[in-house]
Amino acid sequence: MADDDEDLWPPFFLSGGQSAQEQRVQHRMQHLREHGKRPPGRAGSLSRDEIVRTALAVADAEGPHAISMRRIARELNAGTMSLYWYVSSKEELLDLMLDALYGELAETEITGDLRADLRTMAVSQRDMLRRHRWVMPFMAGRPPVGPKSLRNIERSLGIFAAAGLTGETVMTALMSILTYVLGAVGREQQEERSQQDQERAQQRLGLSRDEMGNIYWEFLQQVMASGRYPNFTEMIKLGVDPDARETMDERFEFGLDCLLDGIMARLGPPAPAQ
Amino acid sequence: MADDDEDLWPPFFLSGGQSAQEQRVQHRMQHLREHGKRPPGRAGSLSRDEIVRTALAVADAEGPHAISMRRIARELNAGTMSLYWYVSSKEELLDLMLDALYGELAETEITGDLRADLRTMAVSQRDMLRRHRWVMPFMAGRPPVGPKSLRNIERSLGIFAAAGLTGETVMTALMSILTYVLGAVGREQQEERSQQDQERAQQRLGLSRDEMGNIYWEFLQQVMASGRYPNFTEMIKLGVDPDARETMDERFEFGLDCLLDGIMARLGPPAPAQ
DNA sequence: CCCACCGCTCGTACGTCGTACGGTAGCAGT
DNA sequence: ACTGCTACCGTACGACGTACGAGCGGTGGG
Repeated sequence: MADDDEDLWPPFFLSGGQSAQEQRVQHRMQHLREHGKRPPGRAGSLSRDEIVRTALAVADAEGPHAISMRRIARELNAGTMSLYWYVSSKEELLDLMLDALYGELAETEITGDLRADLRTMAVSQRDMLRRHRWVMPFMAGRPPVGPKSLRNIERSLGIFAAAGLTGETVMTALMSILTYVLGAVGREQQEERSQQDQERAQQRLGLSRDEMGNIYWEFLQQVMASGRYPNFTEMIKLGVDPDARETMDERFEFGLDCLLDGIMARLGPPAPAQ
Repeated sequence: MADDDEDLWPPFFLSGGQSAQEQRVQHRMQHLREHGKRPPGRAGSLSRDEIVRTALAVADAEGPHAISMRRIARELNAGTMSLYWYVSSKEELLDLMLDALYGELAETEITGDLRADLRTMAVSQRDMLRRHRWVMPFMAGRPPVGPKSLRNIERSLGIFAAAGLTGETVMTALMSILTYVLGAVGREQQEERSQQDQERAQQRLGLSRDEMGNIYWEFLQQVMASGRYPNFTEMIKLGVDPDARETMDERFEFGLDCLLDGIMARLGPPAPAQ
């Protein structure tokens, strides 16, 4: 979690700009170097890093709803407004959280087998995002800027480079894969919510799991009986659940392999130069 | 916008359950059929449909922030709480809005050329989602249930059926494409936000567009100078912008074509039976 | 014709959120 | 001891979603 990257955040991209702290610290440090002295003032008991870490913990444990400044501050036994010394806004905190996620990506070895390496990259990114059931609503509409995600892009480009590939097409191909992964996680989390809805309704109506199944089955009967959805009907008859939980992995890999097929065909043969 | 589908909503999936109205109306209608009479009470000046429509209009015009019950009610010259007669919660309204979007998908003709048809399906879905810059944060974590999206799935399955294909693999392939489209729109909207951030920062700091460019360029210089990102550096030198707005369409189509390559290879040859 | 009822509208109020503002506590230097 | 800065936080404001229940204006039955 500690930033061994020297914090190469892009300028002005952080939603709220630099935090008050950031500005002072930078200015102060320079002053200290010159005079060889220690800074005055109280020693900070909080830290940006700790805030981000607990924010992630809370989010992981309680979902997106729980990500509120008050909740996080409570977890830290701190006043709500104390957080604002380290982050300039909730938006900035979210940016930091998102970037921190990229820090936990396993840095698997690059074997040089382009297709295999890309595949494991995609899989591990998906796994990472799946571990955090809250990310999607925030991910959408939040550009992946920050040192950790930059590092991640660098690594991904390295996979291509190890196979002797560079150039614009490489970037395009990489983006395609990331796009697919993003979409896949999005769909999975949709599915998760769908299940949660179902369970909540079950409790609200005080029904057993069987009764619930019956009601759902009746709905499907209606859909089929309406005659408006012949193709869908056939799928149901074949026992294909459009949202089957168990087949999620298979489906992800199916699409990924299709995508990789196309990418390899377009990148492999014509050699590095594009 | 009017539901010519006979409103086949899945049971209990609507977040808040049926609205108060829905329950009464159903009960009332039955009573009326029996006695051949008209319902008493004031005629409603609002309607679910109208609410959803204005909600969409507001969202399109002012972005996700503006989607609030108060704002929508104001637009309708109605009291905030009046909306709750037609929708049981904001969540339900969002579900309705999302489903309504699928209603505006152009129903292009199915030519029987599988690959071409899938391609236009994907493109038109992307276009639809792109027209609504606010959708992604809500789309994520919101399963696509409802008559309009069901209709859409039906149509998509029809594309495969027209080429003589059915079975589980078809569903898997279809989902892969939808997944990719979802991800692509997600990434595009990330990009959009990134630009907005930049502009806001520009105004906040009172800089000209050129100064902004310089600052960004300095940042890139730092990244390159750090030596930690050789592959990324090379990309920059090649003039490849990882977030280039103009190449968005190309990139979308590149990935889509790759995906379709793989899908066609897996579906086409071995004939319908799977 | 009036009344009771019901479909519908909405004002008020509560608890939540992000965060602006200003105050205060503790430590470093003089 | 005093000054000044860093770090912390209590209070308050304006948004939000929405529970509650009062009120309004049609309609059918008497």
